[in-house]
Amino acid sequence: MDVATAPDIHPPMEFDEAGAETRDRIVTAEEATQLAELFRLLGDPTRAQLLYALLEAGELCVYDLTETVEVSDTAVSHALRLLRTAGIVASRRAGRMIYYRLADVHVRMLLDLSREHLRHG
Amino acid sequence: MDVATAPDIHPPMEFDEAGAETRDRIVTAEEATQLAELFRLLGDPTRAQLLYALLEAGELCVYDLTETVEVSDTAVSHALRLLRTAGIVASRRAGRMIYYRLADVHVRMLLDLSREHLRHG
DNA sequence: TTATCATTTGAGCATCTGTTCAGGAGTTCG
DNA sequence: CGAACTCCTGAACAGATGCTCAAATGATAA
Repeated sequence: MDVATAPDIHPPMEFDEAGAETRDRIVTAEEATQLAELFRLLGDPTRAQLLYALLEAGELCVYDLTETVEVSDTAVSHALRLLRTAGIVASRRAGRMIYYRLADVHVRMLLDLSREHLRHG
Repeated sequence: MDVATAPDIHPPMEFDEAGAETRDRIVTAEEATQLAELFRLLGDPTRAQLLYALLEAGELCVYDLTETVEVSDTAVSHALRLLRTAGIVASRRAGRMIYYRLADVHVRMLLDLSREHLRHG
């Protein structure tokens, strides 16, 4: 089998001392909504292409990114703003160009793992 | 139609010994679209709550799942159908009840990693 | 059989989303 | 200065999305 042993839990909504590890696994409705927001941002073809281009290249300016997708530069800019506001990508200015990169290692792992799911799942 | 405009990004197409790993990292536009479809399905508060409930409990019937969210049982059923069709969850019938579970270990890892991103990212 | 339970399906609809268009802001250089 | 370049913002609109309602299916029990 695999890593995750099936935890058949039908727990009451109480927290005893022994439930530390279990409690860490519980995701509240609010957390789930925040997680959905993260997934929603990854869940668009344009944005996904931009993110995987960044995963591959490390850092790209907007012009480079517009060449990876088939929408206008304006659409790319809108997409990048959403990703930047959500903390999924980060940017730095260099002259008139602005370079984008994936914000943190979690995002990189997420994209990487998802690609594995697609290819070997 | 044939929208396969090339992934002709910066690096030249040289594949030496170490190039195999590099090649595996390249995600085509079509793959990115498939990945976006996966993320899109996770990117809804109702569906995310259902999935994290399944991650926690292992297996739940529809009635149990309706109690984890604040929408009608009909909405839950619609949500589950999307997830089932996409291969994100699997189901088995037991009497008149139908039990749902996460389809594979990749999905579990994806949900787990995302939760870590939210809490420690 | 009929009744009831558990879940699904289809339709209708208000809301949300991603796009393009038009214009604006910031930067470099002649 | 002004022109060229890179990127961003706001508005408007077609299309997608997720919800509820009404009805239907499949399974158990009386």
